[in-house]
Amino acid sequence: MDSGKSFEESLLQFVEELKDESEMTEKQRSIMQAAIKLFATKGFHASSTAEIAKEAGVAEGTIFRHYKSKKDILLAVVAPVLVKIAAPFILRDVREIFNRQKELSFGEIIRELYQNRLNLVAANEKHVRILLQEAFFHDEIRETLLSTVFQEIKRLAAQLIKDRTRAGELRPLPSDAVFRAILSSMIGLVLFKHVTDPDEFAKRTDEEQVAATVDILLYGIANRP
Amino acid sequence: MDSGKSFEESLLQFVEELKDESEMTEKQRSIMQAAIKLFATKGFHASSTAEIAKEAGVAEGTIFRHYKSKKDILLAVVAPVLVKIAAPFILRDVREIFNRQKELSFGEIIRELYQNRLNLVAANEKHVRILLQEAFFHDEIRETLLSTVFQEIKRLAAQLIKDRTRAGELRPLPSDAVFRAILSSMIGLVLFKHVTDPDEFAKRTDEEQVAATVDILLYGIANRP
DNA sequence: TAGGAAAGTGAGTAATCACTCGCTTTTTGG
DNA sequence: CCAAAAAGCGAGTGATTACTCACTTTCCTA
Repeated sequence: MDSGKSFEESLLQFVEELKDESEMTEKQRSIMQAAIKLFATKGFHASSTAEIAKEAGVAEGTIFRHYKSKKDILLAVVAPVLVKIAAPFILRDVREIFNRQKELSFGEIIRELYQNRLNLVAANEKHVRILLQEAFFHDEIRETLLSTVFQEIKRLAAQLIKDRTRAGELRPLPSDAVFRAILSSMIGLVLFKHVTDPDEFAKRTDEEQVAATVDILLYGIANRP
Repeated sequence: MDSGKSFEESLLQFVEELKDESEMTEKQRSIMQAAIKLFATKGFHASSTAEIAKEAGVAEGTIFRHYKSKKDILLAVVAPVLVKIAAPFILRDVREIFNRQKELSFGEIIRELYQNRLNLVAANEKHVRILLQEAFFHDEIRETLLSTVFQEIKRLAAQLIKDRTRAGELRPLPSDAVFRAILSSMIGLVLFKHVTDPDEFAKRTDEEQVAATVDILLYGIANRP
């Protein structure tokens, strides 16, 4: 590894060099599709290049015509999600929602945020799956994810929490605990919908689930004494 | 696979047959240790039996003297966590805490629960890591985890929520959303402490973080209008 | 439409994989 | 104290791995 550049820098460069989908060959697109399918279901290490080739209906050599190694395939799948979707796209919506502070109440902001995140995950389920799976093992991916996306969201949220607390809309509470509560509820929504309890979750619409969650986040589950 | 028995049943039998640590050979113990270390850092598929043998200071043949396949090593690591720790141990504490209903307020119950969970994860960090990683890929493990631990916790919580709502201690809310809120906050605590933001989290003690989290769960983050 | 570049192929390669087996060493119980 | 059983060993197995390369086909453009 060249220690001159950080993973983030080389990732950014890597994405720059990535062709976008329009100028891909048909074969190349089917390689990507096959890789996404296999990585999402079996994981990176358990998927062989032979399998990917077969699933894509392509000779194994063709894969290495476009990607110089197997890890390069993973990066080609993960990097755009990380840099193009996760970072700007995710953050763009979040920024937009947060910036409409003046028009919206805190509850409305959070409601929009949650709904938006649920939609985003639903639309990119496999990519999210791969990203999280590989973040478990690959320190580089995990740290990039944390240092870009998480830190930025945290910064944005901190500002919002500070403003709204000062305005008397929020209770005076440790701001890290408030941030954690907001994020936990969001993670809980995604987790219950997609992993732990999809059937139970689907008994009511996403909008209803979001509304109930925001209500609890704002006012808690207890009756006041 | 023999379709006569469910994975849970064979898992139970498997654990029955497992020697406990006291009657393991020294070599066998170091194989387990090496496997836990490697699986936790690199994942199951990325760790080779040659590596495990080397890390354990043991011939490769010795591994297969004790475990008939590589997957058997994983099960020997995961199964006791799943059946001995996750199921009875986890649930024992949860039951105990929940059953002291008469003495404790709802807030106290949740506070004890969260503290207990934080301690449990801290004490079994690597095992939890492996369990979650492999639950991603192996349907069997994920479904066992969900159908035993999750469903039982859900059942216990549903009863508690019902009682306390009827007693007027909790607001009348959809009980699945309340359950999700309780679990989300717990997951958030563990996640922030161990994965996303350990430095920030450690600025205050576990007890203080738990207290703030329970306060927010009960009364929300908003000022009442 | 000629010709060079890019895309695609699949047999071949060295390395590594999980696992076996014949062997030696250690432990155990009568 | 001895014999059988258990534990330990490491070279060796065929299968599979990621990857290469000489070759053919397709595409682009001058």
